[in-house]
Amino acid sequence: MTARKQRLNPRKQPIQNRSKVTVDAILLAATQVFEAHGYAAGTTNRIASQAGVSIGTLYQYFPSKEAIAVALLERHITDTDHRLHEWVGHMVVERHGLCEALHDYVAGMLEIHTRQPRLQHILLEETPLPERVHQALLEAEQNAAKTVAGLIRLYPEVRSSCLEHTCFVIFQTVESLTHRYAAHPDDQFIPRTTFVDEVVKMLMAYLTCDMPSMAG
Amino acid sequence: MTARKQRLNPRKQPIQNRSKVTVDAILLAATQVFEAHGYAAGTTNRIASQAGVSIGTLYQYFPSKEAIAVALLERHITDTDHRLHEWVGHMVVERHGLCEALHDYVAGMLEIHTRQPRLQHILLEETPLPERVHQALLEAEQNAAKTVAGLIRLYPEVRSSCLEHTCFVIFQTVESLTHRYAAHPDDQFIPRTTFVDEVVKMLMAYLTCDMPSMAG
DNA sequence: ACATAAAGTGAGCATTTACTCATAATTGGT
DNA sequence: ACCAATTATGAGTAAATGCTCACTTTATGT
Repeated sequence: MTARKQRLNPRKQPIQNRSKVTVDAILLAATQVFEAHGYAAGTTNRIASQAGVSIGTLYQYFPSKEAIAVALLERHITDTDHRLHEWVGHMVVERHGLCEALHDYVAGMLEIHTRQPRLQHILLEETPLPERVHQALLEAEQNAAKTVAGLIRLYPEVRSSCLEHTCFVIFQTVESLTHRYAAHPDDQFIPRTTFVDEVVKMLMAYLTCDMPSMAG
Repeated sequence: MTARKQRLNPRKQPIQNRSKVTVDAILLAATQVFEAHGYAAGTTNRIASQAGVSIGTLYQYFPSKEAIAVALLERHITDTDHRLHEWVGHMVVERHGLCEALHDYVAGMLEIHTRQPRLQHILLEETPLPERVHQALLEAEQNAAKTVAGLIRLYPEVRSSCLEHTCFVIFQTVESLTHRYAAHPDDQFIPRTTFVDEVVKMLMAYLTCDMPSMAG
């Protein structure tokens, strides 16, 4: 609750191996505590306790509660980016058809969002983040959209009057649908594989069917 | 912060007109304060102050901070439901084509989500809500999906091997895409009308193009 | 005019939280 | 064995928050 984020840098950098282990334990504990209690109720004291270190130790390596959340989020951004590039590399090497490529894409994104759905939700939606983190997220997202566009461009069967618009919609669709599906495990009255198949069907139709332009 | 939600019912029901005005003022102030500060930092004292009533008055009509959020959310659910039925009625009377119908649907949903995007985001994502509210939301959502399915069924050009699955995907797509578009005003590097048109195009393609079944 | 119910007040309490700091323990190099 | 740097400790602090309650003011019916 308090808003005294005076310190911006940690007091110590982990130098010895001992302290690196401590930092990892804190981050692991933070994921567990945030997942169990949410951001607001996930207190730093609880995180320290769960990590098996004292509250003082926690504040040696993280200048604020917010810094912990930012660290977790940065890790997630890196993971996602890595995964996406892995997927593109795979597609280019294997020369899969558009349909399989989309299937891999959707399934992969769904898996990423399913890994720690609650944590991601908490970090992305519940946590009040500084502006620079929001911008980093936006940037990462735009890069991802471009990466997707770069791959889709390779398929000649794609018919689109404006590939940029189309790819924006594709990316947003996959992102928001998989996020939503993973975040609300209760809503899922259609099974996962069916869901992926249907989404792929929709994307295929959108990409390959020539629709007449809209009427006013 | 405190977790002493002992009282479940308000101490008073608004009887005279005077108190009804007060309750409205509190709810209005709550939307403003939540939009400006988020849920956690949107303190009850601030809400009361913004409403021009004392903190004591607030607690006469709302037993807890949570109750205020629930009241706002219930209002939103009602609004959305009303809007959806209005749309269906309009479509049935006017006998619009599928394309126009979808266009109206997407545009309408986008407008609903644009009305108070930040407030909705706060209520739905930041606010820790009791289980019964989550269930009410789920129920409302499923009803909405059924309503949409009921309308789509009327159009003979719709080709679908399983209308239930298709409508689930349609509904989730429109819901999550419009929500996302409205919630992140920065991401919008394609204009609103283009966005609506593209989404409609995608839905049309999905609904009317016959796609071969997926390969393993 | 009067009585009773309804509506409104706001200082303050109990609790919680993020964070500090003086001190102690551990480590590694010599 | 010794010392300085690194790492760890946890009781304590100041600030903030949700909420209560004893009390005052206003409206209504007769």
